[in-house]
Amino acid sequence: MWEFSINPESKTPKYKQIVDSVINGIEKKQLKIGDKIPSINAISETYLLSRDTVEKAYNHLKERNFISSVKGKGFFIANTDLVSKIHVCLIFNKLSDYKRIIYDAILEGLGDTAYVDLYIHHCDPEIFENLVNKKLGEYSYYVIMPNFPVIDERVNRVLKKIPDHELIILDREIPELMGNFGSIYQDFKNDIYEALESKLDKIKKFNKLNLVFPVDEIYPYPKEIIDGFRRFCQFNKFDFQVIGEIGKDRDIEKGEAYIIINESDLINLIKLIRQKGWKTGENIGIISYNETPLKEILENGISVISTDFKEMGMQVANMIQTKSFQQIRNKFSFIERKSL
Amino acid sequence: MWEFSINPESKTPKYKQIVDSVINGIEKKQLKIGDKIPSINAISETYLLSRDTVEKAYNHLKERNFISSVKGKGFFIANTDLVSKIHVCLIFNKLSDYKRIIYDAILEGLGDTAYVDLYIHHCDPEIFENLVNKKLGEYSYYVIMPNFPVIDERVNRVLKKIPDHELIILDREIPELMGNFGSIYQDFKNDIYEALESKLDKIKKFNKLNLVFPVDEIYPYPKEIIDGFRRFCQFNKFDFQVIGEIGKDRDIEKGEAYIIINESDLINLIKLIRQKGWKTGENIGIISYNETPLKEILENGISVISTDFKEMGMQVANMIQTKSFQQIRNKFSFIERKSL
DNA sequence: TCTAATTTGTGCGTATGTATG
DNA sequence: GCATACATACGCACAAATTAG
Repeated sequence: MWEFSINPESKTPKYKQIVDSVINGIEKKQLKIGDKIPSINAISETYLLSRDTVEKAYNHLKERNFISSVKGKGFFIANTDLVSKIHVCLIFNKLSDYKRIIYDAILEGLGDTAYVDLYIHHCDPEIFENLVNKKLGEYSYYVIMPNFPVIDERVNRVLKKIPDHELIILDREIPELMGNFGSIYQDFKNDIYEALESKLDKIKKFNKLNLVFPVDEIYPYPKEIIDGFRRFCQFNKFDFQVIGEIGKDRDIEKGEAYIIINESDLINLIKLIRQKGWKTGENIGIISYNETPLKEILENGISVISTDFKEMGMQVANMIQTKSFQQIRNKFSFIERKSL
Repeated sequence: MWEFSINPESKTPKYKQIVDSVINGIEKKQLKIGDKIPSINAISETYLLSRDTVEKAYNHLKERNFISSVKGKGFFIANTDLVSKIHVCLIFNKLSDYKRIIYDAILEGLGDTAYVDLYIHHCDPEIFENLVNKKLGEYSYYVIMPNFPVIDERVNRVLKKIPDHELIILDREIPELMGNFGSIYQDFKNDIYEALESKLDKIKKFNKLNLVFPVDEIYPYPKEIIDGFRRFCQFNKFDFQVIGEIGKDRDIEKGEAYIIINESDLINLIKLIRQKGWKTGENIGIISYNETPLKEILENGISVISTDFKEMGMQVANMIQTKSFQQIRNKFSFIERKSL
């Protein structure tokens, strides 16, 4: 039924040949869960290999959960699912509602054909390097959202360790990192510019635009958003301002519009509007950044400029399934509602 | 400065003694990042150990990211953070907004003293068992939210593999699993009963209570919620009903109140209310399950019965830091707003 | 119940290949 | 070219656990 195939002439180490042989047997369903595989002694005798070599191979298989061992009994196939599925290593900078949407979309897109493990680097290059070093080779694909405050030499070096045909970079472009890897990126600067431009007539009803851009040293938002916002305002001759947050005692004035990145700033602004007895969409315009379900019904509808995170996740799944590693710009759109 | 200490008489394997020796050196800050450690040959000669034994030890250290190797140069300390910090293995059933709050709270509570890795078992006992088997021994603490459709013998057996003083079970009680492990649980049945009881006067304004309890075979919600709801209604002689979802063409009637688990059902109900031109809180009562920030301002405030997920995460951090593994019932409360 | 055979887990000595400086 | 040092490989030995008889 199932046999090792060891080629003594091959350049690949023998212990790896054994490992591959077993995995191959599982892939071809010649080995099933619970099956006993030959003892170390048996293999080493019949295939004229050293005991240590076979043991090394079996240890590797055990570490990767393909086989289990019982002292005095033998080695047994522990898991057949693991090999028949694609393994995806997904690395985010942090968890957020939007990350979850991406994660769920990837899972849904890949269905039962894949395992997706999620890791978080917390924008710490140290953690990131350790992570990639440790996981390199264990997965078939690495989907990574870098989003470090600074993409430095170190991060690039780590990313370059991953073969192009296994790497998909999410969210941000990394121009310094050359290669033929996959990429599903947001063009933050042009995204916001184009989205605002598309509803220029609506926005013109307001005489000043405020961008509420949170200052976060550790998990920074892309500064390109500010660039795009500035360019739009200057090109269309809008009075504008970039502010860090909307506090509870902020002075707001009629006829101004706010583009709000953060949910907490959005909540504070709506509270302020209600305090004054004003009406969202008439006295104050609101454009919220990134869609969530509740924004559809909040204040009769909050207008949103948003990346399609579900689309992003589905693109990842699609890229993996078709193995067509391209550079794709992710959808970004203006969802018009009553608030502007 | 730093030396191996190998005891040939000791029962612990020699390769483990070497591993411990290096980790010990890092812990005592005798070994710093980038330091070169003696070559395999050097160790094997001076300490009269086999080359293979030393190599085995160094391989273990490499796998665990403590050292790195450069062919032809030697082995070097790669990381000093890893040993000085607590390692926490956090296993959720799935990702959700609430899980993220717990995760963030644990991280915040532990601060820089710990690494927290997040894994997801998708309510699949197979995945769960593989995960625990693989990670067992790698972490100092295991924080697990079982939430399987059925807690069967298999899951219990896996959980029992984890020493009590390393295990914290979240969210649900597992009566079958005896032991002195930590636990921060919700008492779903009594939680909802007591929360509703506390606002009985408000609820009495409505003549029928509907519990919208989603049917999800894979990621089931705890049925105890229904029990508690039923008990409250029967005890207080309310007309009541349990429904699976609020579709877009559902008939709603004035004077009824809804307890809603899901966000999408909440959105649909609010849309229906607006279609009819009714007023939330007057014609239809709404109690939403689990707090999110936007519920404070949605429809002038949605009343919420909610677990305090942040509290749950902070309890985990606290439990780990104080090493006082108790069984704690997590806070649950009624947040009264305009919608009921 | 005792024993012998089997098998994993650990340990030792040696040898060859290959990358680095 | 040469020494150093990791990576792989071979053969042997013994302890501990399991199984069959």
